[in-house]
Amino acid sequence: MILEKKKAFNSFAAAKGLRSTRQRDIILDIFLSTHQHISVEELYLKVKSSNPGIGQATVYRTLKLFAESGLAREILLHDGQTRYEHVVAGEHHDHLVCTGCNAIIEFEDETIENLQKDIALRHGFFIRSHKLEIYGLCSTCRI
Amino acid sequence: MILEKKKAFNSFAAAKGLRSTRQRDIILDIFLSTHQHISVEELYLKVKSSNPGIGQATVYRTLKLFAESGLAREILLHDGQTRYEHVVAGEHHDHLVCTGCNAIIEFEDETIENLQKDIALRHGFFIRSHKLEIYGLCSTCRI
DNA sequence: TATGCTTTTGAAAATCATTTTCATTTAGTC
DNA sequence: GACTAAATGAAAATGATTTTCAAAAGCATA
Ligand SMILES: [Mn+2]
Ligand SMILES: [Mn+2]
Ligand SMILES: [Zn+2]
Ligand SMILES: [Zn+2]
Repeated sequence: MILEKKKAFNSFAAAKGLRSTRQRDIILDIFLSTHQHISVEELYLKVKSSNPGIGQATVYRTLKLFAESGLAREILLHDGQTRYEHVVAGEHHDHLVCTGCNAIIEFEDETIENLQKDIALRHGFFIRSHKLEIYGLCSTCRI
Repeated sequence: MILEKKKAFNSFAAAKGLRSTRQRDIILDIFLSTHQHISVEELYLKVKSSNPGIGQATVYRTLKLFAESGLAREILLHDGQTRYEHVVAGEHHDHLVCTGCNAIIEFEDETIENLQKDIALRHGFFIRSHKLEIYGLCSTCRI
């Protein structure tokens, strides 16, 4: 599936008339090798460790492209750092965020999703995206 | 009810051992006279127009106190500006945010609230707060 | 009311994540 | 290989927020 994601991104880039660059390939490889909600700085450090030449601005720019291509989703929690997570086609989830240990637990709730659609409908509102974050303490931290 | 809110804040301040200052009184009066989701900068400008001497840092500091006291709620949307709204005792709502005109529509959904509690329970998670924001286009902007 | 101690304030500087600038390098085309 | 526009990296700029610090003000006490 990593190969498919690379292909998908390359199609997106081609359709957008973007050039294919060594930097983007490397950043994509490394992003795809990570798991869960990585911050730009964290990814930048990972990238830099194997490719010291790649600049921070390029990582910022490239992650934005990933999000635009549908490969990644931008997550803004309450710590002032933008994070990115992998998008799995056809799937969606929201987050429980532990303010004790910064753990992030993912959950899906079809009923909540549908209720949101109802609410939007009721207000004549067209949904582009939504964010549902529950902040508190995970089972470990609440002890 | 404005008087009650002032009293409530004064009790909070007293309990915290804070001194009563002209600046905080003025900022509280002006905050209570506003409606809906005001940004710190907006409130600062309002304050400055009648009280040019009051500094921005004081407005930042004071709004944080209001939130801490339970009088105000901090709202972080996706535009990089912190906003504050009035807290009505015993009430809670979430937001539909129009990315076209920046309008914010409030809604309440008891079922969604309860489902969140279920989810938390299922994960052994203790909820401190949550945010549910639906982004998209309001009925005016979608045309 | 004056004194002394401590908090609060305002202005300016600092912070920090992110974006922009711009000179240089590079990819894609001929 | 040469040309042209896009992409890059380093550094500067940005912008919201926080911190610093000297001066001002609140509050307890004499
Ligand atoms: Mn996730
Ligand atoms: Mn609201
Ligand atoms: Zn935890
Ligand atoms: Zn609108």
